[in-house]
Amino acid sequence: MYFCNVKTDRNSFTEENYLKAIHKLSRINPKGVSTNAIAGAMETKASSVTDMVKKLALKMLINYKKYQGVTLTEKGRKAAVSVVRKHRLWEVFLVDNLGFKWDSVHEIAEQLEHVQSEELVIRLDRYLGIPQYDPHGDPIPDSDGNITHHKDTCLSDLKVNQVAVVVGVKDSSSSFLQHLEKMKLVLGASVKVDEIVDFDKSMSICISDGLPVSISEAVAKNLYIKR
Amino acid sequence: MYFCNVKTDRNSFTEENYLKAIHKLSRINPKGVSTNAIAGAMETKASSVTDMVKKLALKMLINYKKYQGVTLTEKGRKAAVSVVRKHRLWEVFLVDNLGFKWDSVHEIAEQLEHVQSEELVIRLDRYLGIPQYDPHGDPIPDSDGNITHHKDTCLSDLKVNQVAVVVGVKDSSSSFLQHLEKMKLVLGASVKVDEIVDFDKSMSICISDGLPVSISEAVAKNLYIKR
DNA sequence: ACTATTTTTTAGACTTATCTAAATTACGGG
DNA sequence: CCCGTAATTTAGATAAGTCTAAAAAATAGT
Repeated sequence: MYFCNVKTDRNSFTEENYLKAIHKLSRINPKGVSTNAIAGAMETKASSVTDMVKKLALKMLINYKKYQGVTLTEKGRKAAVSVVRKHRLWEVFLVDNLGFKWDSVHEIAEQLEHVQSEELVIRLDRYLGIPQYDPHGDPIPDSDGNITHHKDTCLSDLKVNQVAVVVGVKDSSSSFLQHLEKMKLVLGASVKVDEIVDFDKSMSICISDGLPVSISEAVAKNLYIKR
Repeated sequence: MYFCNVKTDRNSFTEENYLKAIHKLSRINPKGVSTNAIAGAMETKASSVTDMVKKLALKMLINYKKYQGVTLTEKGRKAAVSVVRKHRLWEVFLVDNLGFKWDSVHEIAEQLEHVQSEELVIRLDRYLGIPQYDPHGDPIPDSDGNITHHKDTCLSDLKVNQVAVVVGVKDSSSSFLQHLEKMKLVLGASVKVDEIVDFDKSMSICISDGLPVSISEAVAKNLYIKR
């Protein structure tokens, strides 16, 4: 049980990571995120989640009643989005300015996102040119905490002969991004669906006037596009 | 008592801060840093230091025998210098690229210095143009951990009518830096000693062709110069 | 409506880093 | 050389975050 310092307005790294995880899971499950779901996302045990969830509730960051899952309060949402904003801004810096590849910035941004300084975020944002999207096509929340979600269509939604541009990835794991990289399936690439195999829903597509390549349904479902 | 994970090669934030403090104090006291000195620098209690010092000794980062003060091992020195290098590189970034004032970057750099990524340091260093000094004139250790200390003369060492250029500050606290700022006593400023008051060793100096100003001995002792 | 299973919570323990208070050890002055 | 003070270390406690194992609550199947 925690007898934590509710007075403190600062959240620890761990608290911030929990808030981020809950925020992400809330999009899938807006009525309440389950303990197990959080444990899965945080790679920890359900009992640890229960403890942390009590602490966050004490700090008025989430709404929590036993056995009923959690939702973010407005205060919690703000805190979570602020971390996401910092994460994505740093990713832009790492790729655009330091020349990192898009598949190797996540871990570093996981650390940088916890640096505490309002001023730093403001100046970094301006320095980067107030970017709207991170290197994976995810929208960067503005300074008021608003996010413009617009990624509803996936490559897997396309039909034969349709054309679109890749604007984002759902899964940002290195392995997936490296796989995309090999096929030149990067953000901004235009794709045309040549064929959809009925059996496994795999697709044969042409990428930016290249030769046709075959991609699995799993890959197609993790690519956001704009038609 | 600690039964810590000696296998881990990573050091915690706290460990890194202790190493940094010991490294700094070692310059004043090369034969061994006392427990109390570390406690003072870390703003903690001697008993806490004893505990941590045992832990660092287990990890082979320092040499420690009861009641005899500590010295860094080569491994510990490398770790400490690596943190200092990161701290100073980030300070350059904050001032040169993000436009922070030199008196407001220390706290942010204190956080950024703990971000773990070899690649990040290499790329940041290159991005900044492999700078040799941070915004306070402190030398930035190179990637092999070598530091070129050259700040032996202070403004207080000058005699009447002698001329020099300000190249660094010993104390980097905001209050001191802001005080310097007000007098335009910044890095690169040239100074000429007009008068030294015998009574309190305060100095009347001209800064870069400006009007003469009076500075206390304390200020003069905290300014490094090149003649 | 009543088990069986799954989910969630509790209880108790461990680790890191800290503290206070008490016990040791070191050291300087007569 | 001894004694008092200062420095250091030990012992025991606290707090955050985690775990395992067991208990309690919710859900599902028939």
